[in-house]
Amino acid sequence: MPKIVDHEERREELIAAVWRVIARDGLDASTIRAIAKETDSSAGALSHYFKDKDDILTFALKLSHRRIRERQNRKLDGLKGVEALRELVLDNLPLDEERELETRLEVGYWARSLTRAEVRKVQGTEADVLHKRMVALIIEAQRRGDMDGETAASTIAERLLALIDGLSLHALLYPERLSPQAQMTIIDQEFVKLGRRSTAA
Amino acid sequence: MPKIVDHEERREELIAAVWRVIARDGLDASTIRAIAKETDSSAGALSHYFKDKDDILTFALKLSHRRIRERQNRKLDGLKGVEALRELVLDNLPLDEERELETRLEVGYWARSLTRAEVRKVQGTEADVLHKRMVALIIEAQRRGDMDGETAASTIAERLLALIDGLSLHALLYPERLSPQAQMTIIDQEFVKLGRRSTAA
Amino acid sequence: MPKIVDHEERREELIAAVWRVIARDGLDASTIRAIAKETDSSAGALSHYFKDKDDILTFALKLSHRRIRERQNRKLDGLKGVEALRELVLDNLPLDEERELETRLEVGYWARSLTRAEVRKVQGTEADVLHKRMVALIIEAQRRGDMDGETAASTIAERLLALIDGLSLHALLYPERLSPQAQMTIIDQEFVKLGRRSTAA
Amino acid sequence: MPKIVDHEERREELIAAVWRVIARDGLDASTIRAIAKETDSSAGALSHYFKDKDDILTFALKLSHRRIRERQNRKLDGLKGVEALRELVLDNLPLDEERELETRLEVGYWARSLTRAEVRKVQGTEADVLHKRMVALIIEAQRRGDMDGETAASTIAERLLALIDGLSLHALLYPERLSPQAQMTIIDQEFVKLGRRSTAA
DNA sequence: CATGAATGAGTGTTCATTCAT
DNA sequence: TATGAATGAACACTCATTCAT
Repeated sequence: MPKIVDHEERREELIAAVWRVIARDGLDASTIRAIAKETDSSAGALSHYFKDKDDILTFALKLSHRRIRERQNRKLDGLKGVEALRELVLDNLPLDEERELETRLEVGYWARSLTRAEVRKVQGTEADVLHKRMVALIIEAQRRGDMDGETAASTIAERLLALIDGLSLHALLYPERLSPQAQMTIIDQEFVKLGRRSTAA
Repeated sequence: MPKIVDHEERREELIAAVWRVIARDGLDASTIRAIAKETDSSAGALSHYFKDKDDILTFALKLSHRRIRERQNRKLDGLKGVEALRELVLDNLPLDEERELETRLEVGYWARSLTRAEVRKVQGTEADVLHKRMVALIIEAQRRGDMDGETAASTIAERLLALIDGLSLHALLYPERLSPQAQMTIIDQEFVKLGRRSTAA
Repeated sequence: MPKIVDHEERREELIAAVWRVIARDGLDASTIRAIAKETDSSAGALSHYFKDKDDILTFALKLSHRRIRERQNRKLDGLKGVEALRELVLDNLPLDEERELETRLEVGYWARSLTRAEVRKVQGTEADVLHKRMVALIIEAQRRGDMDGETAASTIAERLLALIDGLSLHALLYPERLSPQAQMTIIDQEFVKLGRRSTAA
Repeated sequence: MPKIVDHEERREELIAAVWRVIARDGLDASTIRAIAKETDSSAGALSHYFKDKDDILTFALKLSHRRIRERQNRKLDGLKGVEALRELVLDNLPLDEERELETRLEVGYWARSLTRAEVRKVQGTEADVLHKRMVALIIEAQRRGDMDGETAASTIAERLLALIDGLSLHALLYPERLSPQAQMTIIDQEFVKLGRRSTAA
């Protein structure tokens, strides 16, 4: 049914404008009117494609997740173990403009997640996907002997995920302290440590 | 003579209620009315002690920072180097109810910081204090030989700060994944690595 | 297609209600809600047509000026010199219900003008137009010999303008003392004097 | 009873501050707090001397009237007829700082009078006193032959009163157009005309 | 008498949402 | 589909007033 496809297509087009508004002005300032203005259409037009404001904001988050996942699929294609893991971690950092926008979006939803179970669920689902993906890569790397096998893969993943969000946040808040280069240095050191075997001593 | 009220004291009393509202309902739902209700007084009463809502929210953040710093001063008293650093890192995690509230507060302001320079400045100032404190402890530990001296203290501090905020966030969002115990395990591993000398190989 | 509303037209319609409220209840009591009630619509509806309350009040004054000027243009069409001047002066007095409303409006803004430069500017501009118009008519009358040429036209205009506002005010405040007839008598005497030549002695 | 005298004395002292606030900031901005601040005392203190805000504002107007009347009594002492009348008219114009403040006060109450019968009554009473005083002086002047006897004294008074308020208003609104000198010139011309006999032709 | 803390109503304004066109 | 006019609730804030001290 082409009509539905168009409908879905238009939703995704509109969401791009939503991302820009949220990233630029913050979630609080992302009023229906501001979004409508950014889409160069009217406020009421949005209501044809989205049930209500909550629907807009939730879909904006989900679509961002989907796009990020697709990009990471492309980037990781052909890579294995430690190399794939490193690529995955780096892709989650705000190292270029595109990913900075994604990070601004994500940070905007964190506080919202704390008080809204639905949003938390959306983010939690995506976090789970990323977590599982990392665990798989870590186990693979450990099996190959490229990574320290002492620590549980799940725990390593948890630390990497924390590091990703912490660095992302600080990079946005204090860009003068955490340039892309500085972020990569920290990740590099992390991987050096992950590779070092304790039995080597 | 009128009812004597220590202005500064009353401000701090009122802010305790503000913390509760923000932590429970989020910054968005923290209306003047909601705050007034939590303080068991009227909306107008707040205006005796605070210029406007922004003044309330800014002071709430600053006071939280001050209280945390005071607590950390007490906890670190007598400790040195690695031990002090470990205590400092752990104190910044939401390991009990009190610190969970503090973390909820902090997370609530992150998004606000992205779009409001004044808030970002408040948080940046506090982040600087913590960063400098960590650097001093790391250098001390390195001099004592308790910690790997290869890596710049500043970079180590940056990673620890990122880890703290990342873990804090995830502990709030996904408590089933990051129990206090799990958080401590990750920190312990981190410190094991920080202590391990690369020259040992 | 949405309900088509000529924006400017609707603004003028709404302002008619604003005039009534101001004239009846005063500028102080002219709250957005009171105005909305008079327009038989909601408070928020006004915000589609006016930026804020100040925009409403300023436009109300300006539109009143425009309407008055248009009426005076019609009335003075074909008249010259003294006759035109007399017609102009009389039109500025609250001699019927319509002009009483206009005068109430004007008086309401006087006090506002004293403390707000923008309002004073609006009124000053209009006062200038009226002043210049009078001066032109007076000069014409003086050239024709219908009016005493001794006194500067500008000074005569200044006196007439003062007389207009003073009489208007008193007619509103003390209608029992200054009926339309009484106002006209005073104006008539004024014109007799203006016509009398000092050289006649 | 000395206590009452003190009470009354304090009321008058406080009102001087009220005048300043009204003249400087306008009636709208004359909040209890602003007035209290100007009196260097507290808001509640005013409530010991005045029933409510309306009482303050009404008394401020009445006291101003009384002071003006007292000053005019002093000025007119010993003067008669036309000379007294001229002095009276001039005293009612904002020719110096003191009288400019009085005029600002008066203008502030005009709009208030239009919608509040009590205020209108206060102003009406004072206007009556002034009107009667003028009529008496005019009749005296006419009897002495110093003033044109054709026109009813009451009508002449009415025109002078209108001229006074019109000039006063315009002098405040457009001081560049109506300097004290310009105001006096207009009054002088008015008196020249009042003295000129129609039978002289 | 004087204070200033507290109240609660009322203000302008913004907003998501609805709906006739 | 799309528009934008309209609604009404919610917001931060200001104010006159009251009252315990």
